Parts: sequence; C-alpha cells; structure tokens
Amino acid sequence: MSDPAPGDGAVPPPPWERSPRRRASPARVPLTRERIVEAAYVVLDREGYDGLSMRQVAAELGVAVSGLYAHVAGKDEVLRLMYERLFEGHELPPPDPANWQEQVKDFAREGRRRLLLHRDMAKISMTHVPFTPELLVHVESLLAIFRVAGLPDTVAAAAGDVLSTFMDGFVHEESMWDERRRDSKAETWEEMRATIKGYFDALPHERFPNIVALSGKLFDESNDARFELALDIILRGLASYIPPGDAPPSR
Amino acid sequence: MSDPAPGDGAVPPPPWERSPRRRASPARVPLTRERIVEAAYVVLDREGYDGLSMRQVAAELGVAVSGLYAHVAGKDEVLRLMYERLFEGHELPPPDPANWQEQVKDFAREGRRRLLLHRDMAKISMTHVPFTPELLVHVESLLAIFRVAGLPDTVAAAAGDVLSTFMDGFVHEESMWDERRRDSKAETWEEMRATIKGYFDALPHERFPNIVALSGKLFDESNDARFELALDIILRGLASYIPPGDAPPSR
DNA sequence: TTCTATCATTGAACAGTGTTCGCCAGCAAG
DNA sequence: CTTGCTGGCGAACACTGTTCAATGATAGAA
Repeated sequence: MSDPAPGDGAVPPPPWERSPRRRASPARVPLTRERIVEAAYVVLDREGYDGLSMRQVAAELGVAVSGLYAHVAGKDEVLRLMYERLFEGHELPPPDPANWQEQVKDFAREGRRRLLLHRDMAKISMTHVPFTPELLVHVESLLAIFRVAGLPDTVAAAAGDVLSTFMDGFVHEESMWDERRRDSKAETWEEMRATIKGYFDALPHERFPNIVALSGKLFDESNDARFELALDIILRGLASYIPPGDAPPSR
Repeated sequence: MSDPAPGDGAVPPPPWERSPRRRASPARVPLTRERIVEAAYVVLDREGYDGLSMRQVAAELGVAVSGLYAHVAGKDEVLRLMYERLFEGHELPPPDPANWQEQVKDFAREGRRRLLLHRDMAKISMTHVPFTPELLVHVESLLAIFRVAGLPDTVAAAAGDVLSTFMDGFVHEESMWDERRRDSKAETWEEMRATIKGYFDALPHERFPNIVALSGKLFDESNDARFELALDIILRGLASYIPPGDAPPSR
C-alpha cells in the first residue's frame, strides 16, 4: 500500500535519486521488541487470540517470520511483553488508611479498564503470574494498602489472590460473551442480551425456578454494575478482618 | 509392539484359528464418545494441556485420527465433554438457611477437589461458561442457597460470578505453579517453595518491604489454608448483605 | 452358505502453527 | 575499493485440527 512494489504502474526511480533512495530503503524503521509488541497488539485486536500468530505479526510488519526471532525468544516472550506493557504506568497511590477500600477498588477498576482495551487480553493475562520485576511493584503497593488499613498479614496475603483472580476471571468472562456475540449474528450487545435472557426465560420453571426468577438480574444489569457489586462483596469481606479499634474507617 | 505385523519372525495364524481370531479382532471395544473422553483424560494427565492433541488421543486408543471425527464434532467438543464429565454427580444439598455458608464452602471445596484431579484441568474449565444444561443445575442450586439465606437478588446473581471465577482462578494458579515446578529441576513441592521464598527474600528490602515481610505468608501457608481463608473472605462479604432479622445465623 | 449393503475406520491431504538454520545483501570499518 | 559482519530472508521441519475418498469388515438377506 504505502510501499508499492515496482512494476505495476509505478515508474522506476530516476538514477539521480538513487542516492537518497538508497538511504530511504534501508532507513525503514529497524525491527525492535517494541515494534513487534505493537504489531502484535494490532493483530490481536483484529484477529483475536486464536488468530495471533507469529506469521501474522510478521506480515503486519512487512517482515519475514524468522526475522522476529532475532529480537524475541519466541511467542511466549511476545505474550509476556504484551502483558507487561499493558500495565505500564499503572501505579497505586500511597496507602491512605482513611479510604483504603476506594483505593483498592480503583486498582481493580483500572485493571479491568486496561484489560478491556484489547480484545482477548484477559486470556493472555490469565496465563501469566504477575511476579516479573515490573509487576511486583503492584503486589507491593497492594500489600502496603492492606497492611496500613489494618488487615492481618495472612488476610493481606490471601486478598491479593482473591482480587486478581476475580479481576482476570470477570474480564475473561466478559470477553467470552463478546466472542460468542461476535460468532452469533447478533450485532449489538442489547440484541445478544435479549437472546440470552430469552434462553433463560424459556427454561422449565419447575426445574430452574431461581434462574428464571433472576434471569433479569443475571444479565440485564450492566457489566459495570455487576463488577462494582462484586468488588463491594470482596471488600466488605476484607474489612471484616480489621480488628476493632485498629484504624477505624471513622473520617 | 503388542500387535506385530506379519513378516518379522511372527508366524501367520493357522487357518483353523481364523474363525476365533476373526471374532477377536473385531471384538475390540467399539469407539464411543465415552472412550474418547477417557483417553483424552489419560493424555491430559500424561502430557498436559499443550500436549493434548487429537492425534495423541487417537494414538492412545490405537485408532486413526480421522476415526474420532465420526463420534465427536472436533477438539472443542472433546474439551466440553471432559469439562462436563468432571462435574458429573456433583450435586448440592437442599438449601439450609442455618448453615448456608458451609454449604457454599463445600460446593467450592468439592469444585476445587475435582479440578485438581486432572492436570491442567483448570485451564480447560476456564474456557467454558457453565451454561450447558448439565451445569445449569449447579447455578440453580447455588442461587437457591443464596436466596433462601436471605441475600438480595442482585447480590445472589453477582455471588455466583465471584465464587466461580475465584475457584477457577485459584486452581489455575495452583496448576501454573505446579507446571513451573515441573519445568524447573525441583522435584518436591517443598523444594520449589524454598526456591520461591528465597527469591522473595532476596528482593531489595527498601523497594519491596511488604513483600519481603510477607514472603512467609504468601507461600509458606499451604494452598488449602489460603483457599479456605479466601473462601471465608468472600462469604463474610456475602453475609454482610443479609438484611438484619432475615434468617439470622443464630445457632 | 453366499452375496450384498452399510458404515465405522482408514490413509492421505490441506492449510495452518512455532521454531531453526543456511544464505545473502547491504552496511560500517579499514 | 575491499573486507567483515550482521540483520533479515526463504525454506524446511515437525507439529496441529480437520476433511474426504476409499476400504475393510460386519450384519443382514437370499
């Protein structure tokens, strides 16, 4: 497109321009890890996780597949770099015992927001354990907030598990429904939701009374509302472990 | 091996044994969905999720790959059947408001137990949304317990999300650590845990004071203890939504 | 018993995948 | 201008899931 091959209507470059052109051709931006990750994101958004192949990434860059392996150990490393770049610049504020709950919620909200930035990103996120040096600062900050808030150490340690598995799992479920919507003929989310609700409403009342009764609550609520509510459930549970008198949420 | 081709030392079967032999050969158990799923489990346990291929399953059955497709739509269906069979017979007791929390915990414990029965099973579990008819009864039973306990409907709807994403996520993390252990030279879990703890202890104290301080709590605790604690966090959060006076956890 | 029709099973093929290796063109240094 | 070198290239390997024409053995009919 922007780099047409000679021979299909394009006149060959005049000889006196050979010198500058010679610079132009090799002056194509050199392949770097950053450019590879960037291209991988483009492919991921367009083709989804299953369509994210090294060949597609190479094609996106207009480069041979084998060229990628000079800068990257393999596909695993590409996925890891994508995962790490997604949370770059994601920093938590210094612990404030007065509203630690809101701080934790903000962390989860921001995490979800970033995961939703790219299609199928939750799939990639879940296959990585966040103990690479760049991601450890998040764990550290979260633990700081928990401890300053007065949570016992064991609870603080477990809280990270609950929060991160929930965050990944929730977004993953969201993207699975979105994928299902893509596969079906439903164009809009509303249409898809109506289809699902119809399926649940059509279930035999006597065998699934509660599902039928809650079909509205299960899917009519927006994902944001369900996410917020679930966050609140988790944080209420955590708060219940703060010893009375220890940094009470007075304010 | 057990079925040597004629011509390399094996004498051909005498003609008078042809009749019984003819029965023996076709008397091989016929291919069924059940046998395919069973073989898939064997391959999964031996090779892990990445080694679970249709060809391996076919080889396990001593059958051509293409033969599988006469009984199964494809690999996706095999994974779905495996997932559904894992939870076969997993039934919840009738709702008892007096100890609904223990009922919910038992559900999660049994779910984790089954997921741990087969290597990488959590990976398979997470890619499925439990809305197939066979699995809907679980959702139904859980909702029943939540509602009878007095949880508001919106909370009951969200509670299922929190619980299932946590269950899958926690076991998935467990199996990821186990996979990492397998890859490393560490044989036992204790050895692996020591390695991890050593890594955390070696972190710079000034940058990661909380991680260093909690390195013991993060990994010395057994997975069971962490799972139980996390369950308790979630259930305390849920319980906080029961309106006062509505089926109080007296006893 | 002999023939036939049926259907489960097969082998080969196709279009992909991640990864490796030998080669070659173009650049910087001498 | 020549030399050395290295980044990118093409081709290949060993896989993957899936399809399809052909085949083999079986059960039923004559």
